[in-house]
Amino acid sequence: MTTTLVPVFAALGDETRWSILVALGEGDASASALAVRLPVTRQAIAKHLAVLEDVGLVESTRAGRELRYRVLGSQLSATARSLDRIGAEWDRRLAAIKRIAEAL
Amino acid sequence: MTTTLVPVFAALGDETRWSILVALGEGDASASALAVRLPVTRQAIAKHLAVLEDVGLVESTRAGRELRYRVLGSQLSATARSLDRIGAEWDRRLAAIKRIAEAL
DNA sequence: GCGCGCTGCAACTCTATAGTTGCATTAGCG
DNA sequence: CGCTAATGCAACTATAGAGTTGCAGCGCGC
Repeated sequence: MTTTLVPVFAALGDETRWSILVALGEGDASASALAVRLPVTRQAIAKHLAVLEDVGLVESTRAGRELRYRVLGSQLSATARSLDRIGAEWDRRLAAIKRIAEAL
Repeated sequence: MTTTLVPVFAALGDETRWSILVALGEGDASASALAVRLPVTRQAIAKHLAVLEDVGLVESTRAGRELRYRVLGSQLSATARSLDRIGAEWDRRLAAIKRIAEAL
């Protein structure tokens, strides 16, 4: 589960990929179905989905000739928890440094 | 405070920028000071710091001729909360869709 | 079986940006 | 005042990746 965070954020740092995630948040869909709703070609969407699947944000299921993708909200939440812990740790540590500095 | 999330993630999606954030998490520092610890030039670091400051992840304070940067853990935590809410919402909605489908 | 719709692969363009070098500027300090 | 150490600005290179077009392969339904 120690998914390195940076690639996940790199994946999340693209507007088109967010559009895809948001669309999947309203229901599972295939790359072709998404291409109807979004202003990019199916192939572009397929590449984005591959990236998202690589970092574990979506999951695919084969249904005959079509590949349906599902967004994994739990993974997003897990990433969020990691982020929160890191941010809190920074604040904690810097506050400690500040206290020490003021004690001089 | 409705900082658009995507640019923040784009900023977090770079290894060098994470190195900078982690270094700042151990104590405030200037671009020159960071350049000593990291394997890139000061100018590269300065650009990264500008990006991070743009999205609100760090803050700078002038102290004479030097610019000290401080990481803002609270902003990271705020971003984390947004992420968590979005992920939870997706899971909630998709579960509802699944229940409806099973009821047929 | 045949055509249609969906996916997969490959090559290509183009833009954004990470990183560099070089120089100008300015603020402390002896 | 001059030296040094810090930031700021500009031009440049190079690579990653977002997007495209074109075509091949394959499962479904008539």
